[in-house]
Amino acid sequence: MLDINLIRKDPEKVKNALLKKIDNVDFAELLEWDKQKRDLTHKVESLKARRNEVSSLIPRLKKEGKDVTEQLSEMKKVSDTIKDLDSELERTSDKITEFLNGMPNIPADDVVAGGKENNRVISEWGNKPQPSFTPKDHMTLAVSLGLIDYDRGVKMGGNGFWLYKGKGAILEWALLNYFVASHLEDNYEFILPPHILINQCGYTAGQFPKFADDVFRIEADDKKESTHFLLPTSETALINFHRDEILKEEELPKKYFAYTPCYRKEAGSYRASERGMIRGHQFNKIEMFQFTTPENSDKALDELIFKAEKLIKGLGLHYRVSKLAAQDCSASMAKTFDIELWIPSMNEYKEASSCSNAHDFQSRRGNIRFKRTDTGKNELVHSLNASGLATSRLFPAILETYQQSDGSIIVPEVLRPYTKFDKIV
RNA sequence: GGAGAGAUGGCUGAGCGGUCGAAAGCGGCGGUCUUGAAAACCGUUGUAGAGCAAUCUACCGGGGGUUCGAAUCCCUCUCUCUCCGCCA
Repeated sequence: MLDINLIRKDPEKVKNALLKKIDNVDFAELLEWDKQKRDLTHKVESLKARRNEVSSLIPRLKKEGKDVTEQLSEMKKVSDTIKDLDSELERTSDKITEFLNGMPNIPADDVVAGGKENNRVISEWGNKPQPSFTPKDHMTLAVSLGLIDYDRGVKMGGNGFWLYKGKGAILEWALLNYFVASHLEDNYEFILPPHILINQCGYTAGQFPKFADDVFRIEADDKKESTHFLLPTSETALINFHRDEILKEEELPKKYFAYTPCYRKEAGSYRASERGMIRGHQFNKIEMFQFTTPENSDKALDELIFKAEKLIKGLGLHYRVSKLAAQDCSASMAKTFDIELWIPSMNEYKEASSCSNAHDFQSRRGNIRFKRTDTGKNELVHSLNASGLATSRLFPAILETYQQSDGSIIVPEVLRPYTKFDKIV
């Protein structure tokens, strides 16, 4: 959520920053409500002060045996007025909240305006594989080697699902183990969160209310509104780890990582080119997460990108890093870098990790603060997340990159301690 | 799933419908004492909003109600704990 104080102080500045991300912004109405809210607050609070004053006077007068009917009838009126003003105040506050809930995060100063076309590749690593034979695509390889079973996956989960089997499952699990070992090495704390979350979690993360349709809702009993949903990424869980908490400055940064499958509707996003395992309703991902002080969040983002790159380098896969333009960052994020893997058969780079700094956007929604040691004041933390990593893009990249002329796959060295085999035939 | 108990400040735990933002203890912070520390003693100690400020307002799980006035009474929801049943 945006900071209303920022808008109050310099609406033009906030507006110009937001215009990098959305087509138009008009704060006129909001500022009007905001003013109205403060007027009402002032009015209702002085009435309450009056009520408190007389309410403590009444028992004293009674004790002295004096008549209090006059006070009682005045207070009756005052109380009625308070009730009216309070509900008006609530309506105004709701309008403000609703408005702010609809606003995306303010892009960081160094994030450029516009959509995908303005994304900028800032680095590349490795080379595209140049096989001396005609390479196969990952679907063909996965099926012929018995690693992925698409037909049976669909039999169980319906369209958009697959299953891993045999050495495919082992390879998938090896990837996850490789990531876990790396994060533990770097002293990130391992979290295995619930996969079914309450709606508040989606709100804190910034997915609700605007993007509530992108996730699988858990149907409620009788006709009540659904209260739970399947997490679309463990970020949604992790941001809520410290919800409504006040951390100590010296315990920041807090560094976590979690493994969960990610469940997404991906409604209407089916594309023939993304068959295979590029896009499904469920995929495995390990997510890194940090809570930091505002002054340290940029540094933390660098660290997360470095860690994600380290994992891919270890696998020897060709990738590039892009800095996203404002519109390509998700609503909650101020700045995002994507790490994209080269998928030979698609002749394209596909996102394997998205590394973002949300600034205080999520922590304001989740009321996640820390106490400054020197001033004793509470401030909102900054939150950051980065995939480390999603396997659904890695698996295809590995198959296609490490395929041999005889159709076998060489297992990247870093995974062999976990697979216990070095070749898939 | 059945039965019961409960939800109060960082923690433990009192609380009569009328100065209760809330006793007490612990913890934290500051001080006295001490070569230093401990102990002891004294003081202090929540969050948020409005206002230039003095100050005011709200918050005792959430929401609603009764009342001039609610932590305290009523309704409702959520959560936690105990016991029984079931179960990986």
